[in-house]
Amino acid sequence: MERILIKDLNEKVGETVLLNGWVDVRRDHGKLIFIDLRDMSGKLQVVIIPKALENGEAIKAIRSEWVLEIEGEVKKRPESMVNAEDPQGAIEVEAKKINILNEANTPPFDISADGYEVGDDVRLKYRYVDLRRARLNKNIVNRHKVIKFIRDYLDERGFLEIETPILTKSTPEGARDYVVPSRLHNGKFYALPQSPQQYKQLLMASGFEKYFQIARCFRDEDTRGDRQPEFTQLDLEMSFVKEEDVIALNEALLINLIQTLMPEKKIQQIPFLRVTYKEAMEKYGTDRPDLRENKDDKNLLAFCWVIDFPFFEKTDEGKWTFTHNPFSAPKPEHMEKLMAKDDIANILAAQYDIALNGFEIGGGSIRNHKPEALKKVFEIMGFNEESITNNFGHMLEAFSYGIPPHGGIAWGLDRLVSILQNEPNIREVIAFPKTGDGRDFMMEAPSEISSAQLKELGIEIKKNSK
RNA sequence: GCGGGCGUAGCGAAACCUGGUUAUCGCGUCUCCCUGUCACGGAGAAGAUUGUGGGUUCAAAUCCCAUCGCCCGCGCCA
Repeated sequence: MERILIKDLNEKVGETVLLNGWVDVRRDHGKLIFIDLRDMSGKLQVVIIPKALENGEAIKAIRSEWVLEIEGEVKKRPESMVNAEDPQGAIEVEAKKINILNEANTPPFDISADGYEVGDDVRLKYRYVDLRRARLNKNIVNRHKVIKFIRDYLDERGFLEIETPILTKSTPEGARDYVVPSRLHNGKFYALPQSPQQYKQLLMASGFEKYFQIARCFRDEDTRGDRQPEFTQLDLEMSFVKEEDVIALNEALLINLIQTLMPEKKIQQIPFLRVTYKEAMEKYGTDRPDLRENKDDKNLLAFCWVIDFPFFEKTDEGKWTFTHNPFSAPKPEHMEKLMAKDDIANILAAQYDIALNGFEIGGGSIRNHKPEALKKVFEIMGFNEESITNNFGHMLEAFSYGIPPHGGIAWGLDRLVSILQNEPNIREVIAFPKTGDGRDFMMEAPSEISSAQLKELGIEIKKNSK
């Protein structure tokens, strides 16, 4: 007999079926035992009369989270026993044969609740159990749906998903890199990408024109409720486009995604409001304003584009640095200022961020595709000829072989999904997140490696050097 | 690096300010009873070095010092 999922049982009344799943709850009435069986599709009440089954004694021992195979008859419940709150509450399965596939220890915490009440350290140590709770299961399922929708939507519009390397090169500026020592080249290190920024621009040079990737990114900085050491971006880049084209595509994608997958959500304003950085700071005091008219409404989504960011700002040391991305283009009307390195503080970038309910969920720009103009950016930041060549020579060279004008965006996918799921922390929408200090309690990472591994890598550990 | 909060059974909490008999409660666990429950119910039981170390005191979960751990925020995050 072939296994059937619980969600498909409503049409099987009267038939004998084979179920697989976990014991969600057990209600033992002595000669009669009820088990709520849980599988990936739902829950169902199974009625067991131990005396009537071959292995009746063993069945009495069944507890929460045991894994079972049950053969039984699907029955319509008598009127008085229908549970109106349960989607499968009008039916039940009467067990004819039960095969205990695996026993289980008592779970370390109650998985029938939301989980907010349990300490994060315990939850993360037993993440595989934690993920069984309905809330997290729903988050992970909906995350999948969001990603699938994005993939299908972009595919239909001619985008290609292209993978870019995880082992890449450390870059100056920006966040701290996670580094990986090289065995074949002792003393040298790869860096994990902070974003696929450079690769996606090089793909534009390669003529792919429309690229996207569900891309894992790594930044070795302290975490927050909306920040993890590794996180996922929707990374996207297009050739021969202007600011308006990228904004329009992304806005349409977001609206379609929400209207299709989450019809209960209300988007406060379509088209999304656009404000300049200057307006945003003056009016709201932040570049990611929360514009919701009713902040208690869990289903209200207020998107907002923030545009016209200053290109440069002064660091504490008084040097110029970029506010968002060195590869951004200035607004077309400010290109002259950049080339002349004139009035630097007032050069605006063709940069656009998108905020949702007070969180930055994405940012992008039209890129600077003229090598001589890109060079000016690095000059303003105080890079000398040599360090420009060392750090960005490959980009400048690539740009000299015919790169089209291009621009793109990157969404913080974990953040977007956590807001859509009304979750206070992006951990809740990531299957295996890290702790507040970047550790994995379950795998016990990071961990020391063997002296043999270190020797091969040519690395010596200095003890107590914090 | 800085600031704030927290640490008491498997899980969640109370008692701490104002030291005092056997550290309380809920969930879970174990044993027994129960053929219509759905967070089943009933009877009983076990389970705690009060994060760790030290100090004050006749007496410390409680006061003091140190230390470790977790969470949130700031810095940081092209």
